[in-house]
Amino acid sequence: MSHSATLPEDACLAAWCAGDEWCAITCTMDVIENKWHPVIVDRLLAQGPLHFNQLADEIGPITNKVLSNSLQNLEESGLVDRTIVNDQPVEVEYALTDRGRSLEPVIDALAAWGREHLGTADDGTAVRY
Amino acid sequence: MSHSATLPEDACLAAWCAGDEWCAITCTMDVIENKWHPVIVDRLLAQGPLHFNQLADEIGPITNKVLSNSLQNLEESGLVDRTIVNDQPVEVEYALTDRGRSLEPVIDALAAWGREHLGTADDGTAVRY
DNA sequence: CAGTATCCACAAGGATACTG
DNA sequence: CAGTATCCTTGTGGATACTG
Repeated sequence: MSHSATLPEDACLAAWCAGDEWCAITCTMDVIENKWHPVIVDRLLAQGPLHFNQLADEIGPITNKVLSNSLQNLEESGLVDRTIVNDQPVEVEYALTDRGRSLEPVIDALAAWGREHLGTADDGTAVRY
Repeated sequence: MSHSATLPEDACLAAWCAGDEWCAITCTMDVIENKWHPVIVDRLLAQGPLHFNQLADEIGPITNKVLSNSLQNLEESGLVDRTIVNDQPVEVEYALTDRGRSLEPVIDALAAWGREHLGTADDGTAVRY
């Protein structure tokens, strides 16, 4: 299932069509720049399909509303599929699409850089190298 | 020159110290999540050190204020060095630090994904695949 | 279980104009 | 050339409470 959506007012895409280079990056950022988007994709990459509350537990400090919004955004971007796997009680499964899985190198790069540049100082305080 | 700053109130770093995984990604996002940060780093990677207005021209639609803010953030994060190379007229050069250059794999991944998922439809309109 | 409904605060981005 | 100074709008995240 290929995802295709026209975004008429999107300056980034317009610039891309005009041949500008900078927009390839901002396009990707448009998709993942929300605070939790990359984390959600990361958890789905690592754990496979997850239910709403499983995601909430995996991710850490995220509220219902923000997780819900983020998942809707990811669905609209064609990165995540939402499937109702059971009624009564309602169970919903969130899984990456092929397009979502294609973000793996990006997520890996983000995670690798973060891991290399975070640490603990001698006095026990958190430090950014 | 090693960059090291304590960020006492930073929940991300606190969580890192507590052993949580999600924060490696959010830490990286904290550094580059601003709309133009990754583009600035990309241009400096591709072109080497640049002056203020050179950057503005390279990057595209960015206002003085936003570019100035972004550069200050990048400097505070230890990713960019600001050097005055001339008085009268004032000339300032922005260059990546080692830490800044270490973002290259991240930027490359962002750019590659964007390039693969942007394009032009048959009717000429911009399309996101 | 999987959300929605409000409300609030803050920060980032953009437009515009001005300066040493 | 390399910025700063305002002002404004919007979006995003967080807190809290409620629901089918």
